[in-house]
Amino acid sequence: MRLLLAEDEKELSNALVTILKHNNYSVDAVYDGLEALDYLQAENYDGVILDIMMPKMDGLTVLKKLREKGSDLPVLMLTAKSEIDDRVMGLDSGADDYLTKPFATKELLARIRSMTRRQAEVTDNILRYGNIKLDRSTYELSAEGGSFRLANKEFQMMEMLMANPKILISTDRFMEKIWGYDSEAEINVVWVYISYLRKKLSAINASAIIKASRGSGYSLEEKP
Amino acid sequence: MRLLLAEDEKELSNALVTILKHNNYSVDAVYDGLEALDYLQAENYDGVILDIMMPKMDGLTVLKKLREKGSDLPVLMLTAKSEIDDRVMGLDSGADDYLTKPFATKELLARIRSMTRRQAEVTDNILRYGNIKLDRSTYELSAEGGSFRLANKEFQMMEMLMANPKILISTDRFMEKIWGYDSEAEINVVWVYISYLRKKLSAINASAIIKASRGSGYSLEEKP
DNA sequence: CGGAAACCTTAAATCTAACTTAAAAAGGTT
DNA sequence: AACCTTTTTAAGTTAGATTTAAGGTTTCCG
Repeated sequence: MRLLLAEDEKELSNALVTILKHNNYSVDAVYDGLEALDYLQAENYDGVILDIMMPKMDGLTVLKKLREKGSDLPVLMLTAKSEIDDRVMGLDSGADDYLTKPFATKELLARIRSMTRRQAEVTDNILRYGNIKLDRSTYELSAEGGSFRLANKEFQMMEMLMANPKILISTDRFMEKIWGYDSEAEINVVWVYISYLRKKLSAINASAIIKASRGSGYSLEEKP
Repeated sequence: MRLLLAEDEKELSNALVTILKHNNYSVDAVYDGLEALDYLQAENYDGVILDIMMPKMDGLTVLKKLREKGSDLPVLMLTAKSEIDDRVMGLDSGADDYLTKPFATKELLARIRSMTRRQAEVTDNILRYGNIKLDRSTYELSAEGGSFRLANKEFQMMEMLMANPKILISTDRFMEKIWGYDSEAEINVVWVYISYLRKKLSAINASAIIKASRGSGYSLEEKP
């Protein structure tokens, strides 16, 4: 699940990123409204957390512009003041939910879950390609020959591959989406996980393989 | 059974929370209408007790907004004045029941039971999975090898697992559903209860196990 | 052909969520 | 007040996930 966090208070932002990553979200953090809009345009997220008070462009304007473009991305607004005006404006302007600072971590997580639940239900919960299935709710990868419960990182990589079959995904893109922009991890880990996944795919007799394209990345393909 | 209590008189609120918790409800208390709406957004409750007279937003408005969102959550209204007008307004606006202050504890409990009965009836009173049974009225967990009368928290955890067999339930979700948002308890308690339940399951020779999926949660599964 | 870059594989090291137990604390009962 | 049950805390342990490291293999290009 990919989230964008737009919050200008660096300290809070960092704390939130840590918490969210801990809970298996892939998070990109931005620090002003314009940046937020930028990121929202280019990338595809499953939800956004928008602070209302931000430099360059406030959260409400970002939200308005986002909705004007016809996006129905779930949006959770954060507001420092518990003023009615802010709240009502937030809801009227198309936010799905709001939360007033300060808030408990638990509550934030609950809100995010509830906000993205609808989406999770809509987007098919089981990815298929050839004879393999990947269950997004149980992390189960299965085919004729059996099944495996994938670990977290394994699952995220497999999900990216299966959501975009036959599409090339570069090592950098894996790193960026799963480990995050500022990760210290060696590029090597991607290779390691590709190796693990291949082993599992062949163990369950999958009709698909992960093909490497030297210099450009990996893609999920029909077995030749 | 999770309830939200919205009542601005602190003393009354505290008393009610105590009573309700005594009667095995998980209760979150809020002290004004906006907060109530806030908490209700997460859709996590089995019923709400709403005082009509509250700061920031009165109970009737909260109710109206709740119904506008399409929620059919059972609502019990509290009103200080025994005026018919208030009552009628309450029922018209979609409340399931009302109670005028002051009221007897017994009556409150009866009303809550009746309010949530429909919900309780729909759900079967005995949960089954494999060779194990969980009786919702006696808290009895049984299988070939014997039976245990579960304690409250144990029961609630087991109930969540058995109501959603094979589905992953995260530690946070347990906390949220059973302990409530603002609980101070360590995440550790969940592990402790999982451990207790496992011990009991194996003692009665259950055909099911509680499987942990590191980083994502627990699920009830067929014993391999 | 030779060598360098890219990729692969495995095993070992590390890290941390999950487990277990015991005991304290809280609450209720006799 | 002694006793019992339930809930929570605390602390030491285990095991699975992740990362590192190191030695292979393949592909490309001069």
